[in-house]
Parts: sequence; structure tokens; C-alpha cells
Amino acid sequence: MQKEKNAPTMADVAREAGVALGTVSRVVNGQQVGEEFRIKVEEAIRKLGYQYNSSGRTLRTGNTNTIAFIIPNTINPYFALLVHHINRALEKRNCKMLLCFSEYDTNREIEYIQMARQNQVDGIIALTYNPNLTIPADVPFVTIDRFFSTSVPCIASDNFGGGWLAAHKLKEFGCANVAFMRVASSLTNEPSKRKDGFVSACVELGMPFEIMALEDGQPFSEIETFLRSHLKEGKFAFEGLFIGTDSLAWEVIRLLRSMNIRVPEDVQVIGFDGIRMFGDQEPIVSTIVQPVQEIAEACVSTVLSKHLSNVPSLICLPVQYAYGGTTKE
Amino acid sequence: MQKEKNAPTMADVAREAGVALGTVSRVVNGQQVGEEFRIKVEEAIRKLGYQYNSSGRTLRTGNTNTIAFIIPNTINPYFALLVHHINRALEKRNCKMLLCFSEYDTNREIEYIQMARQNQVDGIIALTYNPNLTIPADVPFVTIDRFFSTSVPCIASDNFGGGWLAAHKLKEFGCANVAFMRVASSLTNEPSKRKDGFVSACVELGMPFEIMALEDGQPFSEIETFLRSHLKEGKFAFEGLFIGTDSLAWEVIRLLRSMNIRVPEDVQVIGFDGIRMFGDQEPIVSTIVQPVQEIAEACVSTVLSKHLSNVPSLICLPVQYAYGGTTKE
DNA sequence: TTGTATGCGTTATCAG
DNA sequence: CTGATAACGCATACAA
Repeated sequence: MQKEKNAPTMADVAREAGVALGTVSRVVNGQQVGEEFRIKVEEAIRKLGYQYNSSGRTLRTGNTNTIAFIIPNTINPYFALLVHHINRALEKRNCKMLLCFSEYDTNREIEYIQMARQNQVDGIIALTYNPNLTIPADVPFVTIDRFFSTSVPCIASDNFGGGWLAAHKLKEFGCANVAFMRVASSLTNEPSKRKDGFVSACVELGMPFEIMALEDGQPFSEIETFLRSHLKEGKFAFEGLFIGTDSLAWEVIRLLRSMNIRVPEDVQVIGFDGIRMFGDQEPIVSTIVQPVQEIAEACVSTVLSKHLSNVPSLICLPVQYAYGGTTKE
Repeated sequence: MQKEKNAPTMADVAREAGVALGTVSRVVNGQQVGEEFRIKVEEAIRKLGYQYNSSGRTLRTGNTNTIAFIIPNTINPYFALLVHHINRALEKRNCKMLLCFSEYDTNREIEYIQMARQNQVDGIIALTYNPNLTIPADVPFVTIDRFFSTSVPCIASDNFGGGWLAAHKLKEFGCANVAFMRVASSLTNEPSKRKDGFVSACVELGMPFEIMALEDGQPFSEIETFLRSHLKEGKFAFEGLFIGTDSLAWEVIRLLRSMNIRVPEDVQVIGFDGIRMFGDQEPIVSTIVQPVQEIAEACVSTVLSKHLSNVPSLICLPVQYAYGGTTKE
């Protein structure tokens, strides 16, 4: 397929309209221009089908109106939702999104950061699990769910509050003893606080609890092993489970049902994230919902804000509980 | 937050290395350069932390190594999967993706096409339902699931074959009478052929069938009305349903179950797309799986191909049946 | 207010 | 094989 060629430039428009190049530029950028000139220019633009060339502008000004967004993938519905809202928030501000999939791979993250700088992006938003990622100092950088330093703003939900809320809900729905399950990340990040909040509330409520974390490198089958080890004569040891993500919760529920443990009759389950099938239906499990739209708004407005000094280093946004069929209400 | 400033340029590197500007360019682009020169340049690059500026290159060459991808959203898991594979296919070829969400809105599609051209993209891939979209002639354009003209390549799954396969599977699994349900689009596009293939196979197999299409503007509740009207004394009129998308199938199954019709015991359901929860599990319904990765590959290799004349105007890729718990196997 | 001219960082063409 | 230099399209400082 052939490439666009000989697209008209401002010089062509100027010649056609019989005005100077600078005047065309001023018309295109909506600056003050005499009425008669503006009309001539606008006519010439229409006649030639002129479209302005952003690489010229970028080269001259250094601005691209583009933000790079680094995320593991869009397969996970939570990430997909985040991509969606980040894009909407950028669009509102006339910004474009350069989307980068890290696939949880450190090298790709590094390459993408480099690529983003080569492309003169105006800022980078990243959701990364890489423990020793080097943050470039010369381009605005904002992270999601991961604290790097006070000079790198971090946007997250109130993970601690979410864990706390989950414990209270399970108690409210009649659970006498509970457990927390998660796939552990080797690094301490914001989501780690889900456990902390849960434990804190269990202690406060005097509710017995147990913790199960699948460490890096442990096979996924350990989850099933854990579940089976708490199954005595067909009866499950816990009345409630709080699970680190909806994704894991979904998997655990499948395992429980295959073991003839009914959800929510025998055990109630609360997940975390707020995944909805096809984006608009009831959550797939009862869950703590992250305020994705607000997170996206905060990321974008922070990364585009002009003065680093006024930006908080951690922004925590409130979560909510939502019913998704795996609790008794 | 402050913006990057005074980043070193090729001229800085040249000065540092004591060579000419052109030599630096040749080193950066991996062209033939004398060993001693290359070393001096590479050292200077490292010393200054030089990163090449793509807007300069774009201005000079007209190439951006960027493809715009226009899609309704990433909320729908099928679209999310498509985004993922398109990006991977582009990445393999050292291309970036400029992602544009149309939200099914014609005006946004038009704006995005314009924006893409302003950004000098090397091509556009679009999945659009807009009946009278104007395709720019001067930039390579490829569509998914929607035929525009022989000069605009269209990539799609074998929708006819998928419908045909669904009918055969339902027959094989013991259905004596079936129905096809879909949300109709006002325009004839590739997915319309799902019905054609299904009908064709039903006739061929001598299997009685009925068609239900929710037209544009009809409320979604018509779906439920249709189901209830085929319910006589607790017994459902059809033994098998083929439904245009997994998304709709999921919704229909929910309605059926709320009417105490069991799936797959009372009625078997086959959807279309191949949505998997969290991308990696069993399909959420028994379904005809679209070859998303192959579609993405075909889109990218077509849009990047140099000679339009050699490109087919329609590429149909084979589909497969997959079990997802809503059929009797 | 409008015209003119310069330079942003790069590649490509020439001449050496 | 390398060095010098001219574009690429645009915004802007400066001159008119």
C-alpha cells in the first residue's frame, strides 16, 4: 500500500491564499488574525484539504500531547477498564495515549520507558510490579498501586480500607471464622495493604482468621492444597473468604464448587477489584470495588499538572462493597 | 511537573566524539561506519545519555512506525483481546499503536481518522459499525469484519462457516429444533453471515429453526419477551440456541435460568467469539472461537504491506468450536 | 496586525 | 568512508 505523499503544507496554503506563512500558522492556532485574512486562509485550507503535521509542531515546541501508559496487558478485565478510563480522561484534555504492554516483563518496561522518551511523550503513567525500576527524572511520571519515592506520585485505592471493609461485611453476613487468600508479590506494594486492613479489622472484631499467601514460584496447585487441607469430612473450615483479587476469587470459587462446597451457602466469598462481565453487568463475585474512573482521572490530572511541588506523593481513593452473588445478603 | 529540557542531540554527540553529525546518524541507524569512529560515537552516546528524537526523524522521513487502531472500547473482552494481539503483532515489527476508542460514535471515528493523519500514522486499522464512513485514500486502511470496497482490505473470521458449524454441533449434540438470536446491526457486515451459515446448515440438515433479531431501537426487553413467548407450561420450545455473540449468549443464559430453564439440560447454547474469563480459562459459554491472533496478524501485515495491488480485498480466517459448559458433550 | 526569517533534530545528498 | 549542508513543517521572535 502506498504512503501519503505531497500533503499540502502551510506554505502551500499561504501561497494559495496569497498571505504569509506565519499568518496561516496563526489562523490554524486560533490566534488573532484580521477577518479578511482569516477567510482567505480558511478557504485555501478547505480547497487544498490541508491537515496540519504534528511532527513539525512537536519538533518546534517539544510537546506531543501524548502520554504513555504502561500496563501488563488488556486481557485482565481490570486493566482493560483502567485503559478505558485513562484514555477517556486524556481525551478530555486533548491528549493521546501511547499504550504499552509490559506483560509483567521488566525488560519490556525499560524498553517502553525509553521508547516513550524517544517519542517525546509529555508524561508516563505506569502500573508495574518491577521492584527495581529506574524512574526517569526528566519526564513526569505517575504510578498506580506502587510507591517508589515521595517524588514519584502514586495513585491507589484505599486498599487498607477495602480489606477492613471486607472483614466487616463478612462479620455482618454472619461469618464466625474467615481466611484471607492472595497471590503474593515479592514486593510490598499498595495492594499488600488489603491484608493489613483485613487483619486489623478481624482483630478489632475478635473474629478468628487465617492467612494464605501463594509466594512467588509456588505452583498454583498450592491453592487447591490449602483448600483441601481445610476440608474435614465434607465441611469447610471457614465461613468466609476474602480474596486478594476477583480473578483469584473466581478461580477459588471454581475449585470450591468442584469440591462440593457451595458458595455462598457453605462459604461466603468477597473479592477485590469490581470486575463485571462485559463491563456493565453485576460484579462476577461479591467484591470491594476500586474506583477506576477516579483513579484514572487522578493519574491524568497529576501527570499533566505543571508543578511537581504541589502534587501529593500518595493519593488514596475510596472503595465500596458490591454484591455479586457470593455472599448472603 | 517539569518537562524534559536540553536533551542532548546528535550535534552534541558529534561534538563530544569529534566527528561529523552525519556520522552519528549513521551509527545510530546501524549503517556502515569505520570501527574507530563507531567506538568514539558510541562512547559519546553513553556519556551524554543520548536518546534519539523521533519527531525529527518523522519530519524528515515521513514515517512514524505507528499504526492507529480504531475500536469501540476495551470493555468488551473480545475487543480487549483484539487490542492485545494487534499490539503484539505491531511490536514484532517495531511499530507503535495509537489506540482510539470510538464508543460506537461516528463523529469520534471521523475525528480519530483525522487525528491519525495529522500524526502521520503509517496506516489505520479499524473495527467500525458506521455505515457511511469515508475512508481516506492516501493512507493504508484495513477494516475488521466490515466490507467497504475492493480497495479497502477487510479481515474477518469465517462467519458463515461459524454459523454452519454451530448448527452442525447442535444437531450432533441431539437438538431437534433450534433458534438463532442476535442483536441486529442496521448494516450488512461480515458477522451477518453467521446467520446465513446457520440457516444454510439447518436447511441442509432438515432441522427446524427460527430467527430472532433485535433491530436497532428495539428495547433489550424484547429478548426476554421472545424467550417467554416460546415457553409453554414450563417447557422451552427450542432444544438449541445459536447466539450471535458470547456477550448476548451470557445475557440470554441468565434470563433462561431466571425462568427456571436449565442450560444445557433443557436447552443447549452456542455463542460466538470465544471469550474466556480473565483471558486464559475455559470459554464462558460453548462457542465458536474467532482466531483473534491470526486476525490481528493479518491486519498488521496487510496494513504494512507495501503494494496495495497484491493485497486481497477480503481475508476470511477459520473458526473453531470450543466447549464452555453450555452444551451436552 | 502581517511578513520574514530562523531553528527545532533528523536524514539524505553531495563533494571530498 | 566521512564531512558538510540542505531540506522536512511548523511556531515564534523580530522587523515592518
